[in-house]
Amino acid sequence: LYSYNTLLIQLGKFEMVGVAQNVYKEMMNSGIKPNLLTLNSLINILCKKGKVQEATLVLSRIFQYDMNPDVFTYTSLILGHCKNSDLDSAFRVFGRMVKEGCDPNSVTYSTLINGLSNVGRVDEALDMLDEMTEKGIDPTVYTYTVLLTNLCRFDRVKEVSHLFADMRKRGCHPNEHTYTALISGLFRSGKLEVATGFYHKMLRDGLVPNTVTYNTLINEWCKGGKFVSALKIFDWMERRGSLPNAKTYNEIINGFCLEGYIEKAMVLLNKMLKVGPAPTLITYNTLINGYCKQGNLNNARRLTDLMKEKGCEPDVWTYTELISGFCKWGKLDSATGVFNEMSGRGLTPNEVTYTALIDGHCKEGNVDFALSLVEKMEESGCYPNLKTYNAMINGLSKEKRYAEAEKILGKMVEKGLLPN
RNA sequence: UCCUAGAACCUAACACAC
Repeated sequence: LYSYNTLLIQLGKFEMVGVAQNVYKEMMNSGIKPNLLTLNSLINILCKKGKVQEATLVLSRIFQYDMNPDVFTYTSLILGHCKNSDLDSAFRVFGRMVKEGCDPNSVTYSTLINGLSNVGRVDEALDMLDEMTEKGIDPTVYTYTVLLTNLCRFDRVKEVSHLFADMRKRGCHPNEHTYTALISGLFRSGKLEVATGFYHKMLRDGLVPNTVTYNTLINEWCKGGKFVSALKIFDWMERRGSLPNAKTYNEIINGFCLEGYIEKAMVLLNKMLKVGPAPTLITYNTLINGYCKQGNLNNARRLTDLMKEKGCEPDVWTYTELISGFCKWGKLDSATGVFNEMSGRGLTPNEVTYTALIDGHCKEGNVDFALSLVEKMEESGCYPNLKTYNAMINGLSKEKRYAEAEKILGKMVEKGLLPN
């Protein structure tokens, strides 16, 4: 039992759901009776991936064994619902645990606060912070970090400094994670100086930036026209004790692509293949996108072969990049070919894929065909978003079909989409 | 008072200008 539990816990850290489920089955087959720890670990692994249905099945086993779920069980379930943006269910579980006499703790609250703010309900999240305080549950650095991240994400930067001061007053000291989250959130909302201000504050606090911190800076600088600074960090971060990981390399590769130096990006890919860190699906997708953007679709294709050879299966992003690439260079037939190929490989096109193709057809003057694609995507349960409609409106306007363009505009407003 | 629960970083589609 102890070995199985340890194994499950480790698998959870690496988010290896499938393996964990097999281990659990094996355990059941060999007649070992799981305890609450076993089932909690399994529930958590499933919930981290949003597989609440399956987690609920495991929950019923807890009852079968006549055990009682504890805070760990409930908090994991709440997490699962939050991952699915299903806050109603999350609160249902929350209510249930209270009714069963199981007291939520600061982790439970942080999970809910994170769930709320991830769907934009930041005010309610802030209310929960008050609620937990009233109940005598002390918020932790985690709690504050979650809130700070989301205040940045939703452009409420003004409230950041208040909350930041608050947390220190209450004895919660921002750590590397907190600062990195702040920097990242501020970058995302375009507050570059404020972000770098926090970076320096972090150093003044005596905290040591880690790989994620550097990745955050590198990513921003690669995209914001400060590629040289990004490269500098990449160069010395290892000497400062932070090993570059695959994400670091992916960001630099993207930087090289954006600057038009694909060959340099390819040198990095080869380095990754030879000495690591091992390239990921995103590494290949980044390079494929680079080639697509510069119109070198042969090389883009070649890379999809290479990635398969190396054990990375192309995903929806890969195919969407190719489709967009072919469209951009007027090769609509090839784009359609890729679209069919991807369906043939069991991948479902999403709204981005459709938009790429729709835009391609609009730009080639096949506006009517584009319109039929919009219908097709709706039929397949994939809903046009702002960008899809923008592409259509643009296509129709260029053909001077203004009445139809305005009809689309009306339709998107009807659907609650805010035109930009 | 042992083991399990919560936070940060990478890739694709739309206008304008070029």
